[in-house]
This record gives sequence, structure tokens and C-alpha cells, in this order.
Amino acid sequence: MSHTTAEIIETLKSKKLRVTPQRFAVYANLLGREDHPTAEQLLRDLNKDVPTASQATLYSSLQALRGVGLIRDVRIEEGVCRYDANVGLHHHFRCNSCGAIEDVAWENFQQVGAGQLRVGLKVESYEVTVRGVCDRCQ
Amino acid sequence: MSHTTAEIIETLKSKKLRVTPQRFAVYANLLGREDHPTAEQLLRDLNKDVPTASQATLYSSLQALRGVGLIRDVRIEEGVCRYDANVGLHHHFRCNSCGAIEDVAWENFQQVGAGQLRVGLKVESYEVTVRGVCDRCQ
DNA sequence: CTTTGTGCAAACGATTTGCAGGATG
DNA sequence: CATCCTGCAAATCGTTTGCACAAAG
Repeated sequence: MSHTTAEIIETLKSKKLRVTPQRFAVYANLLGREDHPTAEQLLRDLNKDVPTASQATLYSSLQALRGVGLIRDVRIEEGVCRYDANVGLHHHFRCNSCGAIEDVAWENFQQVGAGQLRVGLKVESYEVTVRGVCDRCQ
Repeated sequence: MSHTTAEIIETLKSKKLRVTPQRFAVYANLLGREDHPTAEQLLRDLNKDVPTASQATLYSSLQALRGVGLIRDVRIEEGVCRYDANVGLHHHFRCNSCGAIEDVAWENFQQVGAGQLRVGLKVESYEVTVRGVCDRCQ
């Protein structure tokens, strides 16, 4: 799951996105972490690479990346939006104690049937949000 | 599932909430509907009963009701918060076309196992959000 | 009469937008 | 060089808060 600079640039280009230092930094950062940072955390990191980068740039990079499907956003908490470079099928677990959010393998909920809802509803997708206490907090 | 004025007042009192016209109106409104209105919609309705009621009052009523468990909030969409007087266990379905949100019986996802996640996670609750197209929109 | 709620307006915090100058392909 | 991106500041939008007055029990 390691990504070289060249690979990241290639990915961005393949999605027809211009490769700017800001955009590269945001995407590389997201690819390299397992947690699901907020915009605030991402901006702090981005500013280590590009000190002059503004929120507007961060948000526009996130929008561009999301627009081509390279990242998704995770809305588990009130008010804030978190970001995730893992765009494969998976659900989320949020620790009620420390707030950490981790991925849950899709197969663990595979048995959720899509045809079981009331007649007339065409199910296109679903997501399971699990809440509890993680091992570190117990 | 019909609620009389007296019953609603009784419910509020049993939760040690003072019964004000504003609070009553908000709760009665939520009890009487199946959809999941936003604060904006609730305020519009509230102002039909109490024209002088402000947003601050609406939000404080909602907070009070939520605090004693009479309502819950539903966060399915970006930015807005929706409210639901159905506090029993259930999941939600959101139509990707018209945005309507309806309840999904808990049993339809009963088979979602709570002990199936990775070792170390203590699951306390989970919710399933289903997205698709409702019958009216098809 | 004590406590809690209301209503106004101002404050907030996350995200968005307008726009002039700058970088990318 | 045409297009798209950046960065600044100001704007937006849902929700929250401070505070003086009013209502509930």
C-alpha cells in the first residue's frame, strides 16, 4: 500500500488533474495515513510542505480529488467532514471515547441484504456506521 | 400512533420538561409526521402556531427534547441536521433523487452481527444508511 | 417567587466564493 | 499562451450564545 511520488503524479494525471504542489501534498498525505483527518488537520500538514497554502486551496484540492473519485468524505461526526483516500467498499467504526475512526472490512457486513427493504425502494448503496469503544480506550 | 394534546403534555412532564407553547408545538409537529424535517422546516411550522418564535427557541426546544430522549437527530445529508420523533431502533433510507428520508425497520438488518468486527472493538451501536431511489422517483 | 424558557441580535465554525495574479501543460 | 489553480478576504449557512424580559410551576 506504499505509493511513490511518481505513482501519485501518474494517478493525478490519469484523472486529468493538474499536478500542483498543493494538490500533490494533500493527496499524498491522505494516501499515507490510516486515520480520517479533518480539513483542519490536513491544512496543518499541508502548510508544512506549502506554508502559504490557504484553506480555500485545501478545500478546492479536496473537491477536485473527490470529483474524480480519488478520495471520499466521511461524515460520522457532527459538523466536521473527514477525508479518506480509501475509496474501496468499506464501513466505519467510530470510538465513542477517543473519536478515532477506523475502517471496517466490507465482508463483515456482507450479509446485509439489499433486496430486503420494502417493495418499491431501489437500493443503490448502503453504509454501516458502527460506534463503540476501541481497544486503546477500554 | 396518534397522540392527543393531553398525552403529549403528559409525556413532556414525565420527562421533567416545562410545557411551553413553543416546545409543545415542536414536539407535536414531529410526532405527527413521518418524514424527517430540518430545523428550517420545523421553524416554518412552529411560526404558524407561534409567529414570534425564533430560531434560538426552536434549537433550544430541540436540544431539550433530544436531551431527554424524546427525539433524535438524523445526519444523512451534508450540512443539515434532520429530526425524528421515532426514537426506537431503526435505520434510514434516503432517496438519491428527491432527498426524502424514510425509516427502515430494524429487523431488515438484524443479521448485521455485532461481534464480527476485529478483535478489540466493543460495539455499542450501529446504524445502516441506505441510499437509492424511492418508488415515487422511479 | 424561583427557576427555566423565550426572543432578539450578535457570535461561531466549517465550508464556499469572487477575483486578481500565478503556475501548469 | 490558454487554461486552470492559488491565495487572500469576504461571504454563506446552519447552529449556538449572551442577555434582558417573560412565563411556568
